[in-house]
Amino acid sequence: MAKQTSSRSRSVRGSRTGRPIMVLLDLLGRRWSLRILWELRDAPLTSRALRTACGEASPTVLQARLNDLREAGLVELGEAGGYGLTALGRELCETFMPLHRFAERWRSKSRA
Amino acid sequence: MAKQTSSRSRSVRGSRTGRPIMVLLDLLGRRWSLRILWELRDAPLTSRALRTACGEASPTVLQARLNDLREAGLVELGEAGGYGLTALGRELCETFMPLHRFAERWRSKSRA
DNA sequence: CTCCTTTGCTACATTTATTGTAGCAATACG
DNA sequence: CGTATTGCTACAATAAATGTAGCAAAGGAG
Repeated sequence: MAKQTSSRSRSVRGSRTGRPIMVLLDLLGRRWSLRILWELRDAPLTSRALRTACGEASPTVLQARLNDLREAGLVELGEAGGYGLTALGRELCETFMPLHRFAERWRSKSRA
Repeated sequence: MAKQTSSRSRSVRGSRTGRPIMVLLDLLGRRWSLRILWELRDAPLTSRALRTACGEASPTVLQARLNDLREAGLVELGEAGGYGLTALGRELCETFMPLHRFAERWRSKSRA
């Protein structure tokens, strides 16, 4: 294991400023980032289970994003196998929970 | 031509389920979506100002994302010009505010 | 010890999305 | 008429995501 898929400086413009909020928005703005955190909110999942939960998304991106999130200290690979949220990741997920309720409200108001 | 802009069914797998939370995660998971909402949080901005705020991001994506967000009823183009959040968009932004504080905590813990 | 299964992960060719630069039509102002 | 701004589009170049296939390692079951 080594050169992996992604690592440092994988940033969209915003994060170049280094402002943590920008870095975070950039990270979360990558495809599947939010979804992965969301699917992991309740319990850890094996890579395969996570993939299923994400609708059979391609393992390439999933793996890449998983690495991004791990590097960010939000997700971790348990020694017994399976990906789960770190304490920090759980905190972030809390932040997002209201999103669920919002989404419902949003649909009813937004769509026609 | 004409088909540009993005409209319906521009979705990653998750949103195919139709579950609002998935649709929302998908929308927010596109590049610049979160950033645009963030930059608009305080006051409306003209397209150019927004572009500047986003670090001179290419107008192509910005425009596309702006259309996505408008269609989602989160952003609107004021008749006097300038993009701003709708009531719904503002609600969503509230949801994200804790992110700012989290980002600070995250940096200090996460980065070595 | 074989024969399966599962797990985390990679290869790679194809398809999409994003970037970067340029520029246009419309509107407003001197 | 000049010229500045606004919202928006064109388009070639590049980066990222998708879809399929498959590998090495670890854990049983027989």
